[in-house]
Amino acid sequence: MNNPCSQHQHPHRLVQQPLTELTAKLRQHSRKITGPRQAILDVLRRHQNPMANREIHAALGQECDLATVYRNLHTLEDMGLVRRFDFGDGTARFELVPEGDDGHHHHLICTRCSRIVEIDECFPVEVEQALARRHGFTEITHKLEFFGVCAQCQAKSAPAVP
Amino acid sequence: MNNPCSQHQHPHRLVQQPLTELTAKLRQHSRKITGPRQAILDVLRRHQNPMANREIHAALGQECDLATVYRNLHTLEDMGLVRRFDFGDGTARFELVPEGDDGHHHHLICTRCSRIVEIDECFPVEVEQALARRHGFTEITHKLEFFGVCAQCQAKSAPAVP
DNA sequence: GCGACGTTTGCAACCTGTTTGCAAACGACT
DNA sequence: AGTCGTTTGCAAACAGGTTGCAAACGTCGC
Repeated sequence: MNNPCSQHQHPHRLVQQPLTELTAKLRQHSRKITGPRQAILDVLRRHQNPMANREIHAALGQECDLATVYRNLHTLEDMGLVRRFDFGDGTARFELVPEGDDGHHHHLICTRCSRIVEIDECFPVEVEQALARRHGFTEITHKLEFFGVCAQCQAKSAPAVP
Repeated sequence: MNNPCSQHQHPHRLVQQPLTELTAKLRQHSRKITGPRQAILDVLRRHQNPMANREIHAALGQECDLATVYRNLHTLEDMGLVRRFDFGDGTARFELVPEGDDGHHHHLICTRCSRIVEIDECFPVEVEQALARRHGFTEITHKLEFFGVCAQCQAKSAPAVP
């Protein structure tokens, strides 16, 4: 692969810091540490908000194929290094799972400009479990996202008061 | 259009019961009462659970084109006669909005067999509004769906105890 | 009833996000 | 260095959904 890391960056990247948890998890699944893999994680590390496959691919430059991005996000998701979000626009988005964190959280998304805010509020566990019990379900989880119009967008559309 | 209603069913369908609210709303939007339109609403009326475009089209037989189903579900959604749901599998599903009802509710979906249960629990309004205020958002809404394994599917996968 | 006019339909082509088959390239281990 | 399973790029395939267009239809005024 045409991995720019070995050309433009520290040549010993393979034995650098991210190795700690990454290699461990990769080994666990008999997966390999590859250029694209690291590059994708780097991109996610540098971004605050969930990113789409296309965005990650773009941020990577021509470093690897879009199909590779898709495939890697699947494997990283399976390994629990990355979390998938679905904002209902038909595009999956991914976030890095912070080390040793269950990291469960939700988002508030502006329906005008797509600004994304991370939210700590969550659906009450007791209610969720009662609900599961009542319907005989187990292994219960939920998806929860909030939508609205952010302050900026409200300002933009507010009529000028003379 | 090849509308089987006029062949196989009551020929006076156009002046039947659903007209009440339907015609009113359609007129409001200067929309017409067409065969496919009614047929789609009939199908939804007969089904308890949210249906995908494809399913509705299939239930309709060759009564109308799939593109027509898509277009009509959009218009019906715009008019508030139908509500769209997104269970994260990349397929939109639709439910009839009960007459004169805000009908806001959520679902519990079995991740094995896709069984769907309608749920009344909802995210606490006060918390939602506090959240909106804190982040300067207005017009706040949410999407919330629960996933789990239903009783039947648990039974199937449970090891037989001798 | 009948015609005019805007709406809706079927059809086929298209778009976008995502997946897949395959041969070549690569990473880890001996 | 050699081996073997994993990963990659590429191009083609999918799937859900959308769209342009001409023909068919529903509504409304006469």
